[in-house]
Amino acid sequence: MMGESIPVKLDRAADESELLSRARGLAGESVATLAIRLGVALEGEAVRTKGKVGTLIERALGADGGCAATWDFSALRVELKTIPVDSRGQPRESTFVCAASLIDAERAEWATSWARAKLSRVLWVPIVGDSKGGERRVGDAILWSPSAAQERQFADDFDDIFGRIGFGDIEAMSGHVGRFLQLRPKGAHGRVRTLSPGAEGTLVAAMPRGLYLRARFTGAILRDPMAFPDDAR
Amino acid sequence: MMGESIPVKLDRAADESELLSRARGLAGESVATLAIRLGVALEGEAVRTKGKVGTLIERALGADGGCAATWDFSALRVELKTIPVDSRGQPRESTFVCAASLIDAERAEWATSWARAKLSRVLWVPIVGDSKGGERRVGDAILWSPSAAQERQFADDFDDIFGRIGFGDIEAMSGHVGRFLQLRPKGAHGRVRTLSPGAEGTLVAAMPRGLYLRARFTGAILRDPMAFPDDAR
DNA sequence: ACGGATCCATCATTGGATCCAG
DNA sequence: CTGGATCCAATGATGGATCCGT
Repeated sequence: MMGESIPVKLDRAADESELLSRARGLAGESVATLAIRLGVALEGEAVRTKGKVGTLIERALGADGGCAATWDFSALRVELKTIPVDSRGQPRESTFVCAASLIDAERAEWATSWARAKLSRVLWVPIVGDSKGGERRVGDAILWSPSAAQERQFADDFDDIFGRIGFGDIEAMSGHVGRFLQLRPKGAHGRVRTLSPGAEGTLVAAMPRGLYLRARFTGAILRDPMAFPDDAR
Repeated sequence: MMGESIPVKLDRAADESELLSRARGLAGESVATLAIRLGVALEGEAVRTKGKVGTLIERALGADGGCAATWDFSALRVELKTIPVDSRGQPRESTFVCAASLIDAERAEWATSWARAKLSRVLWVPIVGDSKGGERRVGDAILWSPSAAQERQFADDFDDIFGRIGFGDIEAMSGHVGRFLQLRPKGAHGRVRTLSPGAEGTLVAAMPRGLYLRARFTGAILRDPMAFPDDAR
């Protein structure tokens, strides 16, 4: 066996333009074909395969984050988001950003937040397909950073959301708060609980939440990265 | 199907004497037989079945702790420990008590420690068998609480151990410290790390540790619950 | 169509301890 | 013989998102 050379696969994009090229190279590919090529199982009911396509595209692009890293492409500080869109390019779902630490709500600041770090540079990979099991294909990826105006709105939404939580209003919170960002439940099922500020300095057990980008916002930036939709909610 | 009554199995000992009776009722039983009766798999190499007998006896006695409870029998505040002994009743191993939080070492106190809570009432169930795959049988269980003298020694050992950790000496710690209690590694493998105080207020990554009772101590109390072995180390 | 609820895989942690080299 | 190292199962978090009732 000595003397055989084992080919080393350097499967990591060196910079943003190489990453974007690779992502663009996937455009038009069928998701099913990609799954077979990478040896990933995608069959099964839709309800049992949430998240699988996201993982598939991560592998196809050589994401290295997986393990507690802040970004999917850690050296480039780029976050990968697959987004399901219809044939006209409209997102069919909102986009999960990150988990929200309810207990730290009072001290939370947009400037130092995990959400800001993740959203500072995002590779959006649309997955084109209409509802109900039709064929899905990879669309045209774009690399995006928030404009100054978008970022100011994120900061406002963030303060609005975490201000209310810190005030002890978690049970009164709803997904209606926030123009671009919103807070929604995030957990395996309804019995999961985490601690959150309650009335007058107490703590209450609440369903874990996550921050999400509204679908109208992501729809707008996919058409125009600088967009500032007036009615994202 | 209506009208059939489903027998409700109240499988929880109401008090200590009932628990002890049940444990005594297991005396002489073969571990292998018990495993078959309870539908628990015990076959396989010894190195792959660490801990299985402990779980088996928990089930046999109806322990309810399992899930983040401090004690195995939570309502009775009793901890169950199986202990492997040879034919003369000598323990073949030390006994794990609980994980040690290195990072909180400076603030740790015996009086309020998790270790003290667990050791305040222990149902010791000896598992009799010589080394190397011979038949193992359940021995005579005893219900034990530390004597005042034993508890003072625990407090001394505890202060000695956590004092050194808090001082930033984790890498200099060894299993030699402590007369009845000792600190030893506790983790899946050597790459696991947790944070610990380092020199001059810094933090260092260290192998997680656990508190253990020395085998000579447990051997002594199995013969005489009030024993105070001079040379437990 | 939107907000509340849920689903899977993977990794980390905890609780049950015993293995084994020196 | 014993202190350092390790093993398994079950549970909890985290990261990937989409489902689906109102």
